[in-house]
Amino acid sequence: MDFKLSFKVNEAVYLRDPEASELGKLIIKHSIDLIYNLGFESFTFKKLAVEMGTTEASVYRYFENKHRLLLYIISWYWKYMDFLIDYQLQNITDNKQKLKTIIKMLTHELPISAGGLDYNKKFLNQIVISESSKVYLVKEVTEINKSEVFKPYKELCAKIAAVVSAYNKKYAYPKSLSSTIIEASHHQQFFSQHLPRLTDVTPKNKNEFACLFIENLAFGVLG
Amino acid sequence: MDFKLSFKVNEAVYLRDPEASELGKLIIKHSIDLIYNLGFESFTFKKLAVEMGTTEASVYRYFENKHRLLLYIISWYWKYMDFLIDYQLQNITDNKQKLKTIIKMLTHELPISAGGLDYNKKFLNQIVISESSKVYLVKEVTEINKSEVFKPYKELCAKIAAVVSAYNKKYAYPKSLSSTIIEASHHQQFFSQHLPRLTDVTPKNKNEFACLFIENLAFGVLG
DNA sequence: TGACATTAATAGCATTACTATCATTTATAA
DNA sequence: TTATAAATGATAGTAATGCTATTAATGTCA
Repeated sequence: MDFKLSFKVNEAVYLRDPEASELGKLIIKHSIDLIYNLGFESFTFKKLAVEMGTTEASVYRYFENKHRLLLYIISWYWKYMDFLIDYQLQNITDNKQKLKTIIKMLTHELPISAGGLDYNKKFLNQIVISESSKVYLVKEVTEINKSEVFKPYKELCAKIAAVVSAYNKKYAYPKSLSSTIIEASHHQQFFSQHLPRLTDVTPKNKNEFACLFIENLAFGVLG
Repeated sequence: MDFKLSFKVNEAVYLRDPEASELGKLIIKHSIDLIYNLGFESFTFKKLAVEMGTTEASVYRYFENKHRLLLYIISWYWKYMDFLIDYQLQNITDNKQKLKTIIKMLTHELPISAGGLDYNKKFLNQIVISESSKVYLVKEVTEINKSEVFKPYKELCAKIAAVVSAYNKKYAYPKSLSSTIIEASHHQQFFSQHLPRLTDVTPKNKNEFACLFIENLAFGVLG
């Protein structure tokens, strides 16, 4: 992969497009580092500004609040994952293999060098695991949803659902299975890292565990 | 059921036991109402105090912060669910029927009148669906976990896992399946309410949807 | 060069998340 | 009953957070 990647995130997410300026790109880059290090609850625009050597007010020109910033990062990830899935499925015809590939991608770190992105992939991955559900688990979800900002997630879900349906035409819950696969991928990774008693992880299969479980789950249901 | 129910929540969760005083019980009751109405992010001890006609300082005497209060409510729910499962499984011998009963309980509102509890069951249920994952999806999870406050969740998970294993002795991931069933029950209820495109819900099966999907998932995997 | 738009810097304010102090009420036990 | 401790209430205060407004500086292209 040797080209410039960029994803148009829904304009409703930001006040000023962070991809369109140096400062904007720095905000995203440093946010990923800082949210990873502090956790989303302790992350503030003030701390971000100090870290970057800029001011709070500058950050507020790009994002209404930190929730929107997180939504931007997660949207970006969803779009990126969507792209990667297309890319990786290109030469695969077998639907079982397609689904396996998707599950592998959802349960492993992002490929290191993809399209000259200098976001920290490891951090981004952990943020997705620990923080992504916080973008929709809010009181205002219905209001936020009206501006279509969750579209990338829905599209990703629909894409996986299409593979699920192609693999098993009779299966009645392709979309719910897909959203469950995505969410369970995150949860099982989080649990196996921090609350292993909620899983069947062993010291030996720590890195592969989520992938193994989700594969078993998906093909158990789909036959 | 005609008796007084009360669950000992781990002492590390609170500063003063809210079950042990009138004010304490009022704090929990009003918190459930207020968290439901405002969402956890907008909920503050100040607002709670005003609502109850007491002071912020009084609330702080019971809980270190609002995260601990949420953890108390969710722990209480886990313990209650654990109790209800025992109660409901009493006369069931068939493991398939046991698992069905558990899934039904996880995907439906709590029974209305149980043991003279005057917490709003509908609100408590919605809080569990929307807010419960926020108790562990925090940077300090490892630190918090040391004081065993997640034990009720782990015990609930282990209890379900035992039924799973009894139903299918060869199944390799009983605990992960159980935590997935719990989490997916919440997610699918949330999604079918607020982001239906992530599910296969129909206007007709709105109330039964999560139950149907999870049942299909569980028995699909377990045979 | 000058008009105009973008970005930065400063300041400020209301709310949040606590902590401390002291007076008052209520339960308890000598 | 009285003393004594424990729980609550009232008031205040501090530092951090979340956000807005205003002005200053910088670039840009007609």
